Amino acid sequence: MTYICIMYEKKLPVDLQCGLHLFMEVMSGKWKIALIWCIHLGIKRPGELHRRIPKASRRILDTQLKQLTTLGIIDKTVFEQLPLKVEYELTALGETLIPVIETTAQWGEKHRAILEPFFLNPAVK
Amino acid sequence: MTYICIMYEKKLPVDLQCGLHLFMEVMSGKWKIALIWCIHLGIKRPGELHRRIPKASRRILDTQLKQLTTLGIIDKTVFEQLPLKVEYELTALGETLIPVIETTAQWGEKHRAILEPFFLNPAVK
DNA sequence: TCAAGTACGGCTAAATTTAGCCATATCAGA
DNA sequence: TCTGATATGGCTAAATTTAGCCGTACTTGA
Repeated sequence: MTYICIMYEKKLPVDLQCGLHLFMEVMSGKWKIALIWCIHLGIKRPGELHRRIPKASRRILDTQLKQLTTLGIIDKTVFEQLPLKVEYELTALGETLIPVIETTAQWGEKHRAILEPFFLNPAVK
Repeated sequence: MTYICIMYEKKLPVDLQCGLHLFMEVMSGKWKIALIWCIHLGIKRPGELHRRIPKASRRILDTQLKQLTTLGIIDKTVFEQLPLKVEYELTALGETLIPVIETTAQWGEKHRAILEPFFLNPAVK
């Protein structure tokens, strides 16, 4: 079966020589980290995810959830009942991401004091 | 001293609750991983970096080198001689990134077989 | 003096991602 | 029957990042 994927069809080639590029391709997307982490914490339903991440529009959360599903990081279960009920959960592959995320998060926390000022006020040093 | 930073001045706020967001902010940029890794391997001069990463334009490499410098990941040394000579090297902060990069790269390599097809041929399953 | 090397900046267009609006359908409860 | 909750899609504009062109200045060597 052939179908149009929701991933933007890139006109410029992607480089994947190094494994970190693969990681970055998976994680890049403004809300993917938050989504993965919320699902890891047990927040499974799209409505509740949206309430937990209120700054993101419903639209972009859907888009990125779909991308993560396509990549095999999360699974989507549609309960065939009315009203519709949907749940997301991490796949086995998604679970392997958790310790890696923790490693990078620890790095970020450790150096937060140095890094944060540049992002909060990038125009002035 | 106040100066205009080369970072794009964002009109939408950035979220940094979690340390992983800090890591992602530092690493995001198409060529930053390659730049950090090359510098880690001892390739120090801008011209040689460009020859090692020929697919990137000189312009964008300069831009991302400057961003990494601003963030304190690399240091730039200008030798006051003519013709000009410039060298980059990792700062202490940049060095702390190496084991983290290795962790994420290992994750990517381990799952390359599953992930790669989605990026190489995203339009068809 | 011309080409080629060093390094750097301005500027604009293209590519890519994100935001935000409007609309669908079904169900439960007031 | 009106409101609000469930979940989802089409579409376009805005925001952001990357690519690519042209130009600067200095040096060395042919």
